[in-house]
Amino acid sequence: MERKQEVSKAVIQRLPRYYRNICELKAEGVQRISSRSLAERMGLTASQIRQDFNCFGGFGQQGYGYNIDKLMEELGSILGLRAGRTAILIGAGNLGRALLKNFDFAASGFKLLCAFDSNPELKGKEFGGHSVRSSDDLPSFIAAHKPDVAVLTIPRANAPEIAQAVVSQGIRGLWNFTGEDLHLGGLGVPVENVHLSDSLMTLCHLVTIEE
Amino acid sequence: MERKQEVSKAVIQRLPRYYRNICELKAEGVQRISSRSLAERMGLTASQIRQDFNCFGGFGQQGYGYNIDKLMEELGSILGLRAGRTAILIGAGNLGRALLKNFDFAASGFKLLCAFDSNPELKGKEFGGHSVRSSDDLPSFIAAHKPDVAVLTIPRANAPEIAQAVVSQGIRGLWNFTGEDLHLGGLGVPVENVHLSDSLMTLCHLVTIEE
DNA sequence: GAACTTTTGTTAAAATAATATCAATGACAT
DNA sequence: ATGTCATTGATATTATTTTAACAAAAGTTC
Repeated sequence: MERKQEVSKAVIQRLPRYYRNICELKAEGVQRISSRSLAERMGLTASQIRQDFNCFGGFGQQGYGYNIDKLMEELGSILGLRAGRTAILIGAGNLGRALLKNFDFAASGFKLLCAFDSNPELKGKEFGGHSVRSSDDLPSFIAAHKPDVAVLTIPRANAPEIAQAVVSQGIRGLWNFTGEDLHLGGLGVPVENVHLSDSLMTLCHLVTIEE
Repeated sequence: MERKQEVSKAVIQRLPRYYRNICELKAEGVQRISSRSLAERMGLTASQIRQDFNCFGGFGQQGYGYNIDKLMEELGSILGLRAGRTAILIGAGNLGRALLKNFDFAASGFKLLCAFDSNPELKGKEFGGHSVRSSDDLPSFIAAHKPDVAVLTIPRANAPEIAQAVVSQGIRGLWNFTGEDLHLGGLGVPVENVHLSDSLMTLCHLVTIEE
């Protein structure tokens, strides 16, 4: 739990978007880009981009700009995408299965090992190439394979208890879809609480004030 | 497109979370709450909560706090949840169907009218009580029913074109799951770009720096 | 290779956001 | 009624974030 420099949360939340855009540029065959062009493309200011990148040490070149390959490598490394992290999914209901079938975990730096569910009927089934195991096996699996993070797609009521349990067993991060805001930052366990409804309510508000 | 007061984006993005917590408190039978208790519950400062609420005119009472019912009513009204907005979903693939089957649109202020897909095999099918229509009927449906927003769960490559099309036909907001960042704010059409992967990448980073 | 252009990294300034403070107000108990 | 306590709304302060400015470094052209 060492922290070299305290980078602001605002910057960190922009990193994935930078990474996405750089990946796209690479796919388009672009080899270098200036902060100005990238700013234009992304709807930001060039100044902000340069300052953001410099939080992690300058990887641009004066008079030239940023090399796409290098930038992608650096951003990927900062995000930890190359670290070979592993994940498990807990709760193979509708939402869990939708993620298993559709979501590209690898693109976000994770190998999804398998899923767990308490419903015995799901045991042994596969979704998107990921098998479902019994929740009973969860503690021993975590002990044996030491997955980094758990994806929580269980019912909301169970969220605090199960979160607590898996963290005590060694899980080091939570991607939480339960609707319950979990806060285990005090334990040094980051949580990303996903609330799709927040985004839609925000849209509702924005549509309303545009009228 | 009238804007009475310019409320900062930071405040607006906190509103859904406030609303969620107030709903929970109501469900718990709580009738009033002080900014201090709410701050404690949500992990914010009391000062911030009071200032946020006061952006929309004070609806608290000195020495008493905030009445839960009134607060819920006010926040709901600010978010526009009572306006009876309508939505359509475009693209009934895996992700689209997962939303149709699982997502509670009403809780975010929308009535989902129906879904559209270009695949003729899906025509007439129902998911989560919502029927799928042919994409051919999209323009006439929009003209007839004037839905407020479109949920885009189409393939990424089609996103810009279809977004442009439905907006020109009268759609006033987009909930965009395509992975393509859309920016139609210049036209006064708000867009919420949903990128689940961003959230997971952020988690990857946070887990990495905790090491 | 010298002049000129581009573009970064850095520092400074401006704008925005969060927090602390406190008088004023109303609830509550006696 | 009256005094005490709690709590807001508003203002002031502090912190953070964003933007602007510019010298220094590297590319480019002739």
